[in-house]
Amino acid sequence: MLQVSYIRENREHVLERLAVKNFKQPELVDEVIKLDEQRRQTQNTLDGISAESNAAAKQIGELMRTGKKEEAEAIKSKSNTYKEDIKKLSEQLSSIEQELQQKTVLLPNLPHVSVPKGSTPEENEVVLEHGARPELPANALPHWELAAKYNLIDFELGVKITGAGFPVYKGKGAKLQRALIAFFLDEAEKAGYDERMVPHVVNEASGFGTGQLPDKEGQMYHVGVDNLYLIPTAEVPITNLYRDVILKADELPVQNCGYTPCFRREAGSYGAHVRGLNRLHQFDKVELVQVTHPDQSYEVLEQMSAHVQGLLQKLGLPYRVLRLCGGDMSFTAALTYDMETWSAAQQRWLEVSSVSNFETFQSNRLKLRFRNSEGKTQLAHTLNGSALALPRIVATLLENNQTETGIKIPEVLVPYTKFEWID
RNA sequence: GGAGAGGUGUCUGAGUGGUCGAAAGAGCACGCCUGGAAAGUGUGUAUACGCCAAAAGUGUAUCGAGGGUUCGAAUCCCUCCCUCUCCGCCA
Repeated sequence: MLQVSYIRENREHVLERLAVKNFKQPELVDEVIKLDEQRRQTQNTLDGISAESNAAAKQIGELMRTGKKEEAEAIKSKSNTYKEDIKKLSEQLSSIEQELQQKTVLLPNLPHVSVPKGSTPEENEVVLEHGARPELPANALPHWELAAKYNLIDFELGVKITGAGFPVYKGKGAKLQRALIAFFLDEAEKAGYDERMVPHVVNEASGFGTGQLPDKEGQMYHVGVDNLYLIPTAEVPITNLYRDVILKADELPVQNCGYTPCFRREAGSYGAHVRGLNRLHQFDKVELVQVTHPDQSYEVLEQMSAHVQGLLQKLGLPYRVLRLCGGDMSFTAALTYDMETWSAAQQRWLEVSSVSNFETFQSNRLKLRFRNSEGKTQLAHTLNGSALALPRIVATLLENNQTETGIKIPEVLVPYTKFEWID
């Protein structure tokens, strides 16, 4: 959520940035400014009357104590008139505040200056491409066929016990999952991240804090009886660890990592591109979260991007890095890098990580602050990134490393899998 | 699920209608003391919003949340949420 005071003082800039994001309702900006004006005016009047009312109450107390009952009664009747005004004004104020909040929440984050204009994925900027795309033999198989051939993943069983998009991993397939999770967590720890193991369901306040609610309600599984949501990413519980927190300056940056399964309804996305592991309702992911000083967040974003790229390099996967254009970025992000691996059998790029700086967009909702050098509270910046999401990594590994005799496990993973080949 | 107790500042904890944004202690910060440290000692130590060009200052709100009684509520009443203890169930 953008800060209303910022919108008020930087109207032109806000409008200009929202245009980069292809925001369709720029008129909301002026509505917000107008409501804020009303809010301040109303509060001003209310505060004045409250002050008078408080003074009168105090005076009555004084008179009662000194036994001047008659005088006290006189003021009492006067005080009663304040009461009505106060009630009316505070109702007015809270309805203005509510409306202001409802409108402000509809404004997406402002894109960073480096974000390219554009509205479709084709307009994303390719920052770099790394590693050669492997040449596969003519009879190379897509990962879902490899998974079946080597008995690694059973999609049908998942359908039977749950539904489409909930695969069952078996044998070496299951071990590969565990190996990747452990590898990613170890690498994160080496890079200075402190691990968190968190709940996989969250309450409404947490969903709001990171921006999933009320916007993307339909993307999450909702547990109706308890009004809880299955997490779509570890970003939600881990970032919310710092909701309503004021950090000391020397506690920054906060660096956390964590593994969780992720649950996404993915309503309406079916077809050839979601075959196999390409798009699931439940998948595993190791997530990085950082809370930083505003001056450092972009430097940290680059570090996180470098960390993710390091993982892909160690796994020997060809990849590219995209800087998302305004229209393709999420509602909450100011700048996002997507990492995609080249899936050799499918002949296409698969998104395996998304690293974003949210600046103060989340922290304003979370009330996540730190005490700056002047001793004042200030909103911190939040960032997060997948490091990494497993299914598409597995898909690429299986496809790119297939040979006539089996699938070669990357060397860095062997200490975790305890086997070198899937055959 | 049944029965009971309770939610106050960073923490412990006092406060049952007015002088309470809130005693006291601990912690923390800064200063004094010291060769240095400990001890001792002094001062300070919530957040948000408004007014003000800004600072200083000042107004308002906040003692789990929301509503009510009252001139006045941390304190009384109602509703909800949460935590703890005991019982039941149980990895």
